[in-house]
Amino acid sequence: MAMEKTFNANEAEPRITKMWQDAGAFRAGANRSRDESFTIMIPPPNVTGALHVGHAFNNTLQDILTRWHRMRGFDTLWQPGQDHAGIATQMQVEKMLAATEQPSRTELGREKFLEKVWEWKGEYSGTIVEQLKRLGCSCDWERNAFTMAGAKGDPRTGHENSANFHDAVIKVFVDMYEKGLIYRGKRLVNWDPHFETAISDLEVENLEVAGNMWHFKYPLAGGVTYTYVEKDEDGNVLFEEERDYISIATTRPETMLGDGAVAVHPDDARYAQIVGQLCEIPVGPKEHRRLIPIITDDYPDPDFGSGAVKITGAHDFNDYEVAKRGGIPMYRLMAMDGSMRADGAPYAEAAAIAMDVAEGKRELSVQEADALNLVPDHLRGLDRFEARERVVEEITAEGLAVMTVATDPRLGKTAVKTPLAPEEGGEDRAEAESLVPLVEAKPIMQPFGDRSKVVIEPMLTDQWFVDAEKVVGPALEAVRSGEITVLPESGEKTYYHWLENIEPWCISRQLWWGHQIPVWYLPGEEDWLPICAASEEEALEKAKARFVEGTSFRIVENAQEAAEVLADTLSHYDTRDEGTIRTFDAPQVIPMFRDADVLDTWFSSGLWPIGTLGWPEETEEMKRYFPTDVLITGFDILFFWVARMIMMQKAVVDEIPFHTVYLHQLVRDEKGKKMSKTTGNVIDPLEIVDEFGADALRFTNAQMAALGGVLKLSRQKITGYRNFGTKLWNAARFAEMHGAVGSGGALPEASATVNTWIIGETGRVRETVDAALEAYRFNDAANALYAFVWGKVCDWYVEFSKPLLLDGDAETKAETQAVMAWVIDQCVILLHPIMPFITEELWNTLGTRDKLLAHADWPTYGAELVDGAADAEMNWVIGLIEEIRSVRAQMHVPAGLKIPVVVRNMGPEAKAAYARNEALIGKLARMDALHEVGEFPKGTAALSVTGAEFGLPLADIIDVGEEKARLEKSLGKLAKEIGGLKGRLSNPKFAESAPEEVVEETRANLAEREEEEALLRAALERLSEI
RNA sequence: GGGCGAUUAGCUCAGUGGUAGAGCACUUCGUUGACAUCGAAGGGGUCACUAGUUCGAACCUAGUAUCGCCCA
Repeated sequence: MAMEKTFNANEAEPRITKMWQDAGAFRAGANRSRDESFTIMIPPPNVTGALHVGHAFNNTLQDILTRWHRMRGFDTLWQPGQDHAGIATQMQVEKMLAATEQPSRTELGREKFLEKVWEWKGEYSGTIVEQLKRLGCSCDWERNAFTMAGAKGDPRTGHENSANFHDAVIKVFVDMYEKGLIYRGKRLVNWDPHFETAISDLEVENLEVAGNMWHFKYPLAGGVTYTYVEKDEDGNVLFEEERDYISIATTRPETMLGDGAVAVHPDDARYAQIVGQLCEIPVGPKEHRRLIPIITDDYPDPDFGSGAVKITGAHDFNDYEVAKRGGIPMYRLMAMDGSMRADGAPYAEAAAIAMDVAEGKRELSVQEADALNLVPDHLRGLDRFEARERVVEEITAEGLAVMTVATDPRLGKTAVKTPLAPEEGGEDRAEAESLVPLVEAKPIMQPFGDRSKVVIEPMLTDQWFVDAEKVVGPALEAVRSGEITVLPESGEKTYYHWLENIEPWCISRQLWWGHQIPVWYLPGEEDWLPICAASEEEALEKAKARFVEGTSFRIVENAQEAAEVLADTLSHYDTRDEGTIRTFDAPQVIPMFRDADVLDTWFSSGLWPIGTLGWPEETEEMKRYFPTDVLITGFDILFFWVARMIMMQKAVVDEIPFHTVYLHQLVRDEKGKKMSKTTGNVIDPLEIVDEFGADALRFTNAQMAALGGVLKLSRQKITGYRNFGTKLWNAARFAEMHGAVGSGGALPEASATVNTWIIGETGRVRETVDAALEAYRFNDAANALYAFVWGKVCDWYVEFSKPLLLDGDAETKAETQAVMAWVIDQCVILLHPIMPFITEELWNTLGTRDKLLAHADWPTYGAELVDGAADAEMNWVIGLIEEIRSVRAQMHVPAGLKIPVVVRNMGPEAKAAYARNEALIGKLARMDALHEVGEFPKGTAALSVTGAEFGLPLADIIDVGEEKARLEKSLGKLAKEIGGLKGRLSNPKFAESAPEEVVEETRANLAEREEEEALLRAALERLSEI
């Protein structure tokens, strides 16, 4: 039965997928024939995710490597799985609850809500798995893992065989806690006021927005004045005035309420005389105005603004560092939802305490400072942006805004246009210029939550941290020593840069969906006492050890309940001596409650390599597949995931998680723009698969995967590679039509030059492809195969084979059938890792096979198959055909017309080569006969071919002018080349210092060019005779 | 401001010191026995600029310009 004209991807892909699946073709170790293992861990997509072009790209590369190794007989595992994606999933489920009019998260409570999340996970986590299968990904799907597998309530849908990831995560937390690598502390974090949780830097988008910079006067305490002097570089005084204030600029005036100091650069001469004095925050009730010290720090840039910076340690990352260095108290102003705090003592009381601190009369612990609410009573409870407006109004009303002329260009749009001067035709201005507050209109960078879209607030909160500095060393060393290679190399530099400046890693999140932190709290001497343990039972054991025998414990929900229980217990104490506890008469009931927070998703995905393989159990998989081999992922998560995986694997099992990291860029649209829904330039990979087939998308992905390259995806490119698949399909179809099928895989014997030649070309391309894949140059592998299949096999070999298959003797025909069958098989095998579907289909269409193509043996032959003589001969034949075609086209010989060719001075080699390939040349060049002549007839167009003088006798149709032009153009090009070659050879230093083979090559080249030149020159002379 | 990178044909990009390449687009021709999702032929480049190193530079070095990305 004749094959269809094209490959029907829509019909075949699901069928082939099923065939692979039924055969268990992708199971770990399938087709294993050697000891070495090859392991790739999929970067786990979010469980909420749907396949986008980035996944498609990333997973194509992983699949290419996986299939390539599997075909080579490695013990191969591509481990799939999904990430539980704390905040994203919680948000999705909350949305779903709202949309279906179910009770909200808070109404449900933690336990019920988590049930809903598990249900939701069961329903939707399969989406991305199915989508990856459509791409052809050869993961061991039976091992599909999940980063929350084994956690409380896990019904095990969609990750039935996953290792117990939860236990692994908890064990690591406990171990790291016990080693002192994890601690709890109050630090500044990115706070999302919408979700009311800390979020990672990765989840913050910094966007430039139109903003304002306000300038305010902070009056010096006690009416002190100083001479403010500005000088230029040479020390000339530019400006001088007497001031009783220091000028401060801010983009967030509401944070002034929490200022702890004003800082200036130690070298800033303008303020040197007032350093150490106090100044007043110009906001809040006049009678309780707070004073803060003027300090020095390297952070303020003397050239920026006034050079003086207000320090609000609890609400700005830079200020936080300054405050820590200078021992400046950090006053938190906002509640967790981003509103101004409404808790605590009245403002007057709080401000009085803060005053004492500023005057050095007392010190506050971090907790005490945090407890202080310095928001004036009338601003409490306001939204932060509303509070900003009020603060600005109040300061301005009091006359403490820095003023400027209304025409100041810094005011932006609100600036009044400068009127034209009278001499330029403007009207005379009688009135004095009015002054307005200086509010600069300028673009500012503002942090937004990538999911909530609200402005992120740096917030001082209690969080858990990994002491990254303590675990970073081995991770740096692993890359420095070359144990881990990062591709492209520039990634290594970025890696060092980040790790060398590493910050503590905040791993707690105020969410419900995630691994709950395994820490329980007991009443302690000053604060709650943390007990870290793998389970409640263990925590109780540990707790018991701290109390007298017979103490009973009660697990409660939270700190508040615990406090109540404690109060109740205390009421039973027998107290004497003014309430001091002296003896315990009654048995104690000690409350204990678990930390409500969950771990950052990156903490668990940091354990992905070992967690999926069953660690901490000593599993067979750990032994066989760990450390893994390659990690392929986006550049953007180098720090958030890659670096942390290296740190954690080193910290936990003291091994590298993989030896190679392949980083790639973001996949963009054809113009290089980021794809986004708002721009409307999103390409849906599944639509592409529907329209062009998975293979076309995959080939495009491979083809654009230049190391470090920008990834620009366009439908046009995909169309081109879909066409490539069709081309391969039709070459196979041709082979099938002519009985060139049924290769058993053995290298066929060949005597015809064409056959010898194509076998050699196949050997070459196999070496090229392997070398390319070895070096992760997917684009080189794809391009080499494209050039081979289309440019060599289809363009030449199939054409050459036609006369042999159709008109050749039986022996030649049989040989050609065998060689062609083999060559097409090789194309299909070599292309399989990139284009698995069409090749698997061809493999099964063209013959009856022992194994799936997915398990076919990857060839090991190489350039030793190249026969130098055959190679030279075929190149000569191709050159001759191209010359004849070129001259024909340029001389406007009708395409269908067969014409004679004349030749003189034919050397023996050319003679033999011509004789052996006469049929092919005649057919492909559309010539009817070759005539050996003594002299070319008039009007013969010369060909530049070595070994003989060929010509096309075109007296009747030749256009002398055109032919002259053609020859002259060729001669011009030749002259340039010859000039260059001669120049080099005549330079004695060239012969001295260049390698011999280069000199030799240059000589040979020159000789050839000169031969051509002579031919064309002679032809030109003949032409002028006409 | 700091770090990393880019600049090669109309477009998108390969190209690690030895004759400047590919795909697409463009022009002309083609119902040639697998393929029009095709075939044949052709045009098109001061390899951003300047200076160096070298027998020889798109490639190495320094600087300049422009454009990206990341971090502040």
